[in-house]
Amino acid sequence: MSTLESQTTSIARKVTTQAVMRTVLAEGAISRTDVARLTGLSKQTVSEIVRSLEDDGWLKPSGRTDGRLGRQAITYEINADAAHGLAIDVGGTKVAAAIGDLLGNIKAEVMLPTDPRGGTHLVDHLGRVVEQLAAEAGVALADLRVAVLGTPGVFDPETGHVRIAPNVPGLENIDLRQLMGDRLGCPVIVENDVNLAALGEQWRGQGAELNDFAFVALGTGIGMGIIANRRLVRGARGAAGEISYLPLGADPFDPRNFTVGTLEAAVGAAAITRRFAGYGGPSDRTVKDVFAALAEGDGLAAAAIEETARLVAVTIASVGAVLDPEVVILGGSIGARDELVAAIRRFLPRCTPTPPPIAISRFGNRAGLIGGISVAVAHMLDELFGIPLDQAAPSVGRLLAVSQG
Amino acid sequence: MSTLESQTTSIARKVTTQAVMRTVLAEGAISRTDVARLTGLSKQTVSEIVRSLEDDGWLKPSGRTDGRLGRQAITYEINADAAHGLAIDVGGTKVAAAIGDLLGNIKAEVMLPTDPRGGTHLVDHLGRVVEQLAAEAGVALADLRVAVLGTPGVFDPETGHVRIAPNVPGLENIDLRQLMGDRLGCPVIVENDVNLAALGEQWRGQGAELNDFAFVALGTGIGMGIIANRRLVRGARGAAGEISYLPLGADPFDPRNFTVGTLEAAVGAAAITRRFAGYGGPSDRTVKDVFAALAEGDGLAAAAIEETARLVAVTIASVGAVLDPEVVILGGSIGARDELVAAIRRFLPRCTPTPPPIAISRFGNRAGLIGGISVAVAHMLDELFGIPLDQAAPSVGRLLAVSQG
DNA sequence: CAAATTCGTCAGCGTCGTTGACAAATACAT
DNA sequence: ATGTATTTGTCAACGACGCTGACGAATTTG
Repeated sequence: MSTLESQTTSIARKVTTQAVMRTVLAEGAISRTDVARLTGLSKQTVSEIVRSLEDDGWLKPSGRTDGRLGRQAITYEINADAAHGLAIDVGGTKVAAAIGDLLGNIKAEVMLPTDPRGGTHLVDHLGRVVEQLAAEAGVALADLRVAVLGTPGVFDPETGHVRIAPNVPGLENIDLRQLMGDRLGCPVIVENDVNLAALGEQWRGQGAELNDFAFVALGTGIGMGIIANRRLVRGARGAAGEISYLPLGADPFDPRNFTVGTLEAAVGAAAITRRFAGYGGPSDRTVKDVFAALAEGDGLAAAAIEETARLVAVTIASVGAVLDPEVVILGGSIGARDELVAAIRRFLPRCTPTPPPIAISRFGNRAGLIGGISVAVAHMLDELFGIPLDQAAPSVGRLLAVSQG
Repeated sequence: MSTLESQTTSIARKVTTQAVMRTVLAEGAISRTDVARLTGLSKQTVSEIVRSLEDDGWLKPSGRTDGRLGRQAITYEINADAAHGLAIDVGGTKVAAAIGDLLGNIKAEVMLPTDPRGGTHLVDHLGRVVEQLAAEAGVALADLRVAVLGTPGVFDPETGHVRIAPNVPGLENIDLRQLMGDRLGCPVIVENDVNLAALGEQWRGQGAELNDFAFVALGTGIGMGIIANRRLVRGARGAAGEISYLPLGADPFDPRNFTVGTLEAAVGAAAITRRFAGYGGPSDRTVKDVFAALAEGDGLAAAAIEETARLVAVTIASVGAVLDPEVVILGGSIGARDELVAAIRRFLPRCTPTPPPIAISRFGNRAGLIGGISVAVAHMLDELFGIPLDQAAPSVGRLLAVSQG
């Protein structure tokens, strides 16, 4: 049985079954009577539906109620092992992969160096990694229902190609979705890595419960994932949040800034080391070195980092003016550093009357992977039960509550 | 009968009735057989539902099919007169108001000077205007189901007050929604005027069929309405699109720019006349005068306007980098001027590698009013039939098509 | 142990939507 | 003009769904 419905299920049964699933999903272990109360359905109907869902393996008994008066009830919960999904985060230096169940519990996870040859070699490598991961998680490869792939750059759904991914060689010339789909034998969703990180923070991180926030990743480059009205904003061509092209930090009318991105040239990792050297520091230092020097009280390092913080503050002010986010979450190898964040927090109120609160990514370099798992879960729930993840249970409650009056 | 359901309507009947309404809404005049085909329901069921909807006044026969083989069918369509809504656009100098029916057809419309005393005087004035408008439209005031009020500034749903509305006196200190609601006796929705303009363009203007675009209003000040994923983006505090605070055009760290908005001081109407005077032109000219001088080949006027165009181009580049809109629609008394738009179109490709297309508002100074009508229609459809306007008919088609398999 | 309470199932019933048949209406071919 | 194919619209019968009320089972409270 691949999806919820058998052949002769009526639409009414489907709607009520979805309502039951949503309720169990939202409440966790719950008795049938409580499901009936919450959905407005009768005990009888709920019992029938739960029985059928249990027969099909989507629900399972999980225990009994206690502490309440009267007879104990059997509680039911989602059978998380009924489906599994895969997430892969492909970075310039490392790939991370994880397999999660229907509730997003991670069953196995690895992080490895990226195959430097890129392109189809990368696909092969990922294929082997996933096979091993599946074995470790105790899931047959054929049982994976969806794979979510996070990559730098802009994914074009029309061609299946990734555009503008300078850090991963050979990614732009292959139909990544097609190749990975063939290799894994399941649908593949490709998404920008920073967008996935934003979704990860939305799912179980700093953005949980928020309708509107932005995730700014600061590392080799700078990028942003936008959540507005609880949904990811991709823009018309999937390039929303590509703030490396913001006209800040350099003359926007200088055509040299077209290739790198006006802002990226000013706040990226290279900019910090360049600036450090420009102020008179050694020219062979990495960003990590500069931060180490800052910790030891080096004034040049402080100046180099302050300058970046100042520009990031103006960037956040710009984003704040456009989007009015509830919070801006900082992530990435540089963006999540306390010293930088502290400096940004100092600058921000000085360049905008309404500075958005700043938070540090909860998941660090795993945010993209977590976000990938969340997308996989959302895809599975939608496929299996027709439940959009962003349509939380409360709305269902209302829908059905109306039907009683 | 205030809403769709009678007391004993089951949830199944409600769902199918909604599906029928959505189909008629999307298709216009349509026969019952075609509704059955599109929804996947049986002819019999559709006939029953249409009969009941006709009895309740929501649908009406509209003609007969022809040109097809076989017996002619009676077509049905929405009875647009079954409900009416009101839109009011309150500006600093003028107020516009319109009454529209369930399909958004405008039955009566006026534009008048804003009561300069503001505050409760404004409410009184609007009340009288609406009474006259209702009489003109042939709608009893008590039959208005919703009023949509567009105002400058940021509306706070918690308090019912409008914040930061410098152009309309006394608007910030009254509970506008409450007062208008009491006066009109129907629910009142208050929304930023530029957001409404964006919704207007989305409904039947330059943004129709687009998932992601931005509406930039340039006049006394500068503001933006954002549509992303087909939905209006308001932000956490309703201040999304308040781009007057973008750190462009002046030193963002200069605290003087906090009150006016860094950008607004550089591109607003006052900036054009100030710049014109600064370049050596007469200091008592209005924006209209400056544009007139430009038309006569005045170099000073050209320079003043070019400078604004340059800054607006950078602004649009910023917005483009953040949101990746499919198009940026320009509106407002200044923003919609051809000469300015032409200059902006020249500058834009020089400051960003991915310049979004520029369009000129289709509705001009009526955009906010049209948007208000669209919100009123959406509200009525949702209230009466549970149909969110942004959830178009296609998705319903899919839902029901599945139920057949 | 008795009373109160809650859980879970059974039987009966009404509503909803579908199916198949059939009369009515219309276009097209001859 | 006439007959045939096609489409519309309604009727009756039927099955699926969900609700109600009743009742036994299980558990807490006094």
